Amino acid sequence: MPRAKKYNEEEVIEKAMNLFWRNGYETTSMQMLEKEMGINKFSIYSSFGSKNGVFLESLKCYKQKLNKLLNKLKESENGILGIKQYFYDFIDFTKETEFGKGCLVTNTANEIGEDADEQIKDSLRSFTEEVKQVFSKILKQDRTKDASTIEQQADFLIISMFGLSSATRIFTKEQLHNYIENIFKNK
Amino acid sequence: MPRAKKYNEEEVIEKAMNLFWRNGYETTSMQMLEKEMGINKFSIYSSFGSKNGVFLESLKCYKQKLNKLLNKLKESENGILGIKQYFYDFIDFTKETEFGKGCLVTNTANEIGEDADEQIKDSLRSFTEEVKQVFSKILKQDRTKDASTIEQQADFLIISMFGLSSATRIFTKEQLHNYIENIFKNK
DNA sequence: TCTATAACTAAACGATTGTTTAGTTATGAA
DNA sequence: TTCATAACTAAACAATCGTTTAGTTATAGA
Repeated sequence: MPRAKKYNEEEVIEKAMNLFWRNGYETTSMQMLEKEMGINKFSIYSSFGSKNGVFLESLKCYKQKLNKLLNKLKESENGILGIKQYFYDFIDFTKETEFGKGCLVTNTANEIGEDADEQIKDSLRSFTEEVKQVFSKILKQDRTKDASTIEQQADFLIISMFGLSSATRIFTKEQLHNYIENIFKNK
Repeated sequence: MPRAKKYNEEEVIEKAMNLFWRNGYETTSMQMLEKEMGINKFSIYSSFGSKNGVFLESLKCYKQKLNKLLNKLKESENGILGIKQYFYDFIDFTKETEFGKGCLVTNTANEIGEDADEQIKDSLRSFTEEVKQVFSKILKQDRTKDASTIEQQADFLIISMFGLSSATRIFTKEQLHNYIENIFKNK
């Protein structure tokens, strides 16, 4: 039997994810990944196959992190106020410094063109759909709403999240908080 | 005196702008620009200095196009309903096909990292500020609102525009219209 | 202790990146 | 008609891109 890997794949992917998160897909080079992940190119390729492979795993890693916020929301019984809290949690999650990194999924959706890699596009679509399902489930706690109202409100919340993600990059926390308060006014 | 240019700088920049709009800054290469603009690399460099130069001019070109919608809004006397119409106009402007290109300014803001080119970041910031000023001016048509309310509502509308821009990429026109109706509910 | 195996290092791969340069061609003023 | 000038073509630039390969090292099982 040969020697064991010196690195942990989950650990190095988290580092890669942070790099993609800060700089986007195209700007992030294999050279930067090598440095940030702390392993040789060969190791990267033997573990993840390609730059695209590293990115797809990074997206998974990002989703896992965001799932912590989503799970908290899923367990919430505060209806729409739980979603409001999710918006606040999202700001803390994406805006550690003055320059917010936004949501990696939203960033990527905005960066790529129509003829980008299909696996990446699928990954973005499926995650957007997942979040929408969570929102829908919470909204259904209010039994007075019909299906089409739920659908519309879930879409509204998803698109508001897109806006919030972009806004973290240039707006202050106070402005972001005001935005949330406006979204959930009278709620 | 030497010979005159065979191409018109405004015309070729519009073509470049469309390429950046579809594919983003990093994905768009000089080779692609050469082909799309229909002129030699030398001509591109003698006219615009660098890829960054081409992009900065493309941003100006994009702003001019968007200004047509903004000018219509500026002349509007319908208050917030004029802004609502601007949102609808924006959808027609950015979503010609099923895959919406979004707003070039928003796309770029989401693509670039913190240490991106300062001129580009300035250009994005200034345009965002310009649009916000137009929104503020319209909102001031309602004399009952105080300054801080105006400020908050203008921020709200800008961030909603960010969301709309991202949403054009994956949502249907019907969904986008529903979003707008939700934004301007009871208005 | 020996050995098969895979993780490792480091160099190089061809292709493409943005940019520049040398040489040619066209043209408006003299 | 001549000629200085700059727009043009096309090739090459160094650097970097994502990826691969050859050679070395470490190690678990025999």
